[in-house]
Amino acid sequence: MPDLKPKRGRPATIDTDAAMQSVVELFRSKGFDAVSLDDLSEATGLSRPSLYRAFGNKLSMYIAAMDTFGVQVMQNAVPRLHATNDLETALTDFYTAMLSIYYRDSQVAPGCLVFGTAPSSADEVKIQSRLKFGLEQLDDLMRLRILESAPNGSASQIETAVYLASNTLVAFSARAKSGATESDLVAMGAQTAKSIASLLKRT
Amino acid sequence: MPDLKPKRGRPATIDTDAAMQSVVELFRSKGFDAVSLDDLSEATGLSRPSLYRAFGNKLSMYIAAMDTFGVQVMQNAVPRLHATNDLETALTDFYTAMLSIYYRDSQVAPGCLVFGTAPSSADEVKIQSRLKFGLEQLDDLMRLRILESAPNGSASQIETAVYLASNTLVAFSARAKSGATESDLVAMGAQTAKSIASLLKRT
DNA sequence: GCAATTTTGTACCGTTTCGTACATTTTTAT
DNA sequence: ATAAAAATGTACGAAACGGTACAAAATTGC
Repeated sequence: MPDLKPKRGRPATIDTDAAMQSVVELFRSKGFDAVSLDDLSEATGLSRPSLYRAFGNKLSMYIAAMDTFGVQVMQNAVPRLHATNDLETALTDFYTAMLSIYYRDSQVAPGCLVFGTAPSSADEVKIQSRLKFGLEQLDDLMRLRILESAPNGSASQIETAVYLASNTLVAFSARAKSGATESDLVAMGAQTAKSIASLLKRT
Repeated sequence: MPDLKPKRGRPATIDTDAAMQSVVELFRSKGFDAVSLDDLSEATGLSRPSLYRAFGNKLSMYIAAMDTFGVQVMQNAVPRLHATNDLETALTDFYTAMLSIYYRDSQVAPGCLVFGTAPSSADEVKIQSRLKFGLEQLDDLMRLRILESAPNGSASQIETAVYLASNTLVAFSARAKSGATESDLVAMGAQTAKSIASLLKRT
């Protein structure tokens, strides 16, 4: 909703959405602590005071970046979970989509902002709670999708499958940063998906 | 091998092993970038120049800490993998031992130095290569143990089980930092172990 | 045109950072 | 004793850090 009321004063020339995208990219490739305000200023093209006016201090910029990253995951990868009835295919496609976010067409993966960089800065309570939220959300998404394909599974069976599916994605963020190739992890995701699906078939 | 040749000069009064342990604790709870040399100095009780003489600069301290942490894992947790013939029990005990390292009797988990903090500092090539080494080593250990219990499994079946087992541990480092309780993750490890074992039984 | 209003970057502040030069202390060798 | 050798901490420097005051710029209302 831009320019509802054409106010007085100097018009804004800053593209906050584009700036936030640069913030996300910087934070997820270097983590919270290794990024300086000067780095952010250079990456966004905004002066430091402009960054403050747009996003607040460094911590709130990182928090906002986590939210933005989460929205992108919700838009680009999560729909793959429900694009097909076949659980194996759905999980495989979801992993593949997540990995294309983690790698972003780059040889050197910027990785996952939430699972890759938040753990080492989780001393900060706000960061920890977002990390916790991200994990809970992932578990919920997996549980929802798995229940869809295995409504008659036992509770413990379902829960085990949920953990296997979630933990695989979380581990991908570390593996991507370690230098593994995208295709290696895509293959790993496909094998895992197959294994989880077969685990649920035999009740 | 201490004091092979009683040299000249002032004798050393510094306990480098105890100091390195403090370095490990600091780095794994705050990550590489958020720890300052003053923090390390205060935690170890050594002056900054003493730290330099003993361990080199901040990066080499972190690298050395990764190695020390790896040795501790090898000594305290890995033996559990081969303490029993039953794969499910072995994996469960291994996860439990790893989690007792990750939590170190503390309510707020210091976590895993390698899988928890290295990913966000993996821009540094030395850190990335150690992270890669840690993951390869974990996969190798899992492969070795699983082959022990399922020598006749198909290659792809074995490999899938290896990935499930490794990725679960890697994800634990993020979950521990998110505030999950140790007992929650111990239960999760036991369920995963059971699932992996049953997956291999049905060839 | 002129005042009010909003956006923006320059310039600055105090603190913290990593790293080191150097003097001091404590030992051995003669 | 005295010199050589090794270990250690004080004190310093240059740079980078997060954050902000404030003046300049660009618009609208009158």
